[in-house]
Amino acid sequence: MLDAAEAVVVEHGAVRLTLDAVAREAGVSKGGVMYHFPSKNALLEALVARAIERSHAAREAQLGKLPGAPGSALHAYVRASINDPLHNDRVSSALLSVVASDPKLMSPVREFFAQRLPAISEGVPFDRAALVHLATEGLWLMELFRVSPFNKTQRSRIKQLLATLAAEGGTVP
Amino acid sequence: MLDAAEAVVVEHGAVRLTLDAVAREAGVSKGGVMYHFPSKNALLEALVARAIERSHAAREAQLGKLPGAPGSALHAYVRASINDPLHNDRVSSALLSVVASDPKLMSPVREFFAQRLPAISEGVPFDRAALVHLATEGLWLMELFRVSPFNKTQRSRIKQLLATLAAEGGTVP
DNA sequence: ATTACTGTACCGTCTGGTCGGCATAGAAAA
DNA sequence: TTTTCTATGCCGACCAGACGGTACAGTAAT
Repeated sequence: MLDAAEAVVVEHGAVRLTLDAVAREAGVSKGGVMYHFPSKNALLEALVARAIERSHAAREAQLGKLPGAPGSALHAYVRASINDPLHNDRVSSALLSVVASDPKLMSPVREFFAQRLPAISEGVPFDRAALVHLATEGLWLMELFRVSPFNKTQRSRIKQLLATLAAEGGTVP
Repeated sequence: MLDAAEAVVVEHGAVRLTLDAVAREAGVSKGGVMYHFPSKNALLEALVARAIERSHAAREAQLGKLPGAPGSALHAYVRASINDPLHNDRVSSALLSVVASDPKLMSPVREFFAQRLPAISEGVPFDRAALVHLATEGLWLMELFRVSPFNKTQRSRIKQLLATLAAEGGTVP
């Protein structure tokens, strides 16, 4: 059911995320959807929760591949965010614009961000963590909204730069 | 008329930007609104155009206050973005989530970003321009969506850091 | 027969958009 | 000066469609 909802979101955008559309995509009737989710907001909450969980999992996965040096949490975060646009990214991006207009739906997202900051800042000077975090998030958000002015070459150079900064800091020319 | 639309957007969010609401806010009837804007999209286009123009103007204003050293364009951009949330910011933020779902409405925004990058990169190494740009945009977008995990103290420190990096580069610890 | 679920039909509301008409101000005509 | 015409700006009633949500009958498995 959630898969169907995500498919709708990815294909037609979150504005078109209607109960009928989800039902059609899932091969059931609207009554069927309403049986599982008492309201549309409940469906959105579930989608948000899943997107958050997946982001978390992606970061953990990257963390597992890195040695436990200080700053590896930040590095893992960057690598998880930077990878080629995943399915989850497209879901998140489309969801964000709808969820943003409802504070109640946003609060888990806010909490996610609030908890992530200390996690990725571990063992790293504040300036570096903040800068890398913001730049990574900026890149992510700009690609989400498809307003990134960078071409492919520039993007990969930026990713390299972010990875280096995350891992060991450095000088900005 | 546009002022009324912006007022609605700022007060109730862009999802509530309905022709009736604009009419009510402007003290006219819906017919009156439709007289000036043939469709809702036309209204949105005008709002987007105005928001873009204001962002542009804010950057130019900052640029005028700075000496013409290389990198001053980047510095001016950072200062314009970093200032306390203006009216335009609130309009932009609310608009973004609605406009994002319509590629046709997004294209002027994309163009704006595409033209801004070379403008602010002038006379500055790519790495610095990209990093500062992304971090600034990340900060702006995260505050827009109210997901910024930074407190007031951290925010002002970040702003200081961004301004310094924009003006003269530096070392990230 | 009970449970767990599905499908159909329907309702109320909201929204963008249409349409014909009204008022007023000024130009043109008398 | 008075009358007629016209363009502008706006009003109010209405429509069609979409949407979230409800009610209820039906069904298949246990």
